[in-house]
Amino acid sequence: MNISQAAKLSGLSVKTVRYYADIKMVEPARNIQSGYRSYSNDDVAKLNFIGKARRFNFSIEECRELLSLYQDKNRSSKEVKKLTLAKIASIDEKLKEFHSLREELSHLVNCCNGDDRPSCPILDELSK
Amino acid sequence: MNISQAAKLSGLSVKTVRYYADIKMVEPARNIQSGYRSYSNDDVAKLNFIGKARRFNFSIEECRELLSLYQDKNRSSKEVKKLTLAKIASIDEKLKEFHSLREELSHLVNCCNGDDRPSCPILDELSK
DNA sequence: TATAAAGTTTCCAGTCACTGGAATGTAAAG
DNA sequence: CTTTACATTCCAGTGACTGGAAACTTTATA
Repeated sequence: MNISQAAKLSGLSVKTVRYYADIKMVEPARNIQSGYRSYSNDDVAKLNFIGKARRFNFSIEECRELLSLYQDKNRSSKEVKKLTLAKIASIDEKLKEFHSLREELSHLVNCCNGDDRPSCPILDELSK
Repeated sequence: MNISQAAKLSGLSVKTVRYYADIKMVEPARNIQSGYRSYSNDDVAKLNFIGKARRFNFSIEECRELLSLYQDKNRSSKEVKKLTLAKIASIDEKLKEFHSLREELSHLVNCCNGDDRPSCPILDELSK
């Protein structure tokens, strides 16, 4: 199938699918006459896999790792679990960060009148 | 003072401070003889302000807005509060995203033996 | 005072994961 | 046969820096 069909089936944009070909993550066959990329069902499965992994916040490099594990029938689930646990840990960090950020900001908002006068504890805090 | 002193006082890197000058966010005076950037205490206060706002996850453009409010003695606190509330809302979105991501991943990890056998529910899920 | 070291300048390139757009070529539909 | 849709490559831009090179100034040391 052509690239737009592959894009549709995998839920990615044509640009993204082409990008994944450029960076040699999913390299489809080529139609010799037209030069068009020709995607197999297997290619689409890989695109799907990558799309999901990206949505799970895995980086492109991590996707590459997962993909090679995915394609290796003799891999151990230990490796995959390790990667995933590391990902969870990094998500936890981000959660912590954003949580304390939220706390601080909402504290400031609560102190701020939000009226037409210039006095503003938010700016005061920012300038300390 | 020179750039490295300003960087130290504001807790930013020299590269970052120079970058903020390049994008016309904090434009210091110049030593005519040497061409070196010459930072005033006021400049450092602005750098500090920006550093904090960035740590609060405000984008450069938002920092620019906040900075101009900060420098406008007649601004109303309403505007600042509005910006901050919007920032909180966007943080809430991110929190929600990461939270559900975390849930899904930890569910997968719990289903995975993590042993030396190839069977792996994480990859199974990713390939669905 | 000569030289070395530290600090600064500009400029260009790279990061990450795409996205947009132009110019051009091919395929399918009317 | 022409229009339209889809495809190709290549170049540039995003955000917010960061790294590095080459050249210059200032400061410290021998």
